[in-house]
Amino acid sequence: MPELPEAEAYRRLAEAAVGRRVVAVSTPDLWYLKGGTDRDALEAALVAARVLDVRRHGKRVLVDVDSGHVLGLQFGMTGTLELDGEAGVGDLRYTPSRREPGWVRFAVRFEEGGVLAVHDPRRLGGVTLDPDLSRLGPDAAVVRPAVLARALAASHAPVKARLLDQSVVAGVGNLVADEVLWRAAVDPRRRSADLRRAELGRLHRHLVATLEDLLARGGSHLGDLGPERRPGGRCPKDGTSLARAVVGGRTTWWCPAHQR
DNA sequence: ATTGTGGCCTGCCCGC
DNA sequence: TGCGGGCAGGCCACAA
Repeated sequence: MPELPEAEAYRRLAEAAVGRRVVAVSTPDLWYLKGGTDRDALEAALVAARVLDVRRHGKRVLVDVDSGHVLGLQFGMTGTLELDGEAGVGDLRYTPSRREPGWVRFAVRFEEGGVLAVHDPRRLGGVTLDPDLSRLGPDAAVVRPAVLARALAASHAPVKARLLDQSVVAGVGNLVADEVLWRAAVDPRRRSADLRRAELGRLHRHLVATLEDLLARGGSHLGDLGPERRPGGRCPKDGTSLARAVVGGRTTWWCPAHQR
């Protein structure tokens, strides 16, 4: 599902729209507009405006336009960004691989040709004009070690729940969290505040490296642990049967032998 | 305030 | 063969 690596792939794809001018906005699913955004406001902000830049923060993609507004895109678990009919990533886990016109929830058409569209079967994503990003933590791909350490030290929640909290660090979803904790050899159930300095250091290092790695591989589900997140799955490091539990409200897989 | 839970959404997979 | 229940998780509202 779209986590930071997918959002970054979408951002890179959408960069090809920089400089184009919007001529039409399509909002076939008004439910998909979030945060008080309505069709009229979107049209007023986007039609005749030119794309200046495409940014990303955490799992969000932000399109700056020269009317002074920002188009905020979220993808939930099944959303794909497409430009000119090309999808930003290949497969998404838990998402039907086929494409149906009815699953396009939002689109803008450009004067120069081409379309930027959000395709989302399960409608868990959304579109927001001028989104409020004030409650998002630092982007996970560039968070400083000391900032991450401070955020984790301040909580008694399980470390995995902390990593999933977008106000702590933005961009980590369920699959990335499991992969990072597995690589860093940290038990996801550990109380965040109990982590030692060395463990915090490992977490930061593996967080940044894992995000880079998964972006290069082309998906959050393409981690080393990924294929083993299933009944009967074994730790790729030591062959131990993986443990499964709900941690931080999410299905969690980890190696009970080397994650401590 | 912090932490945890449930619901939303809907396609798909498994078992009967 | 069809059907229904459970499952997936990002995000938010709400409860404790």
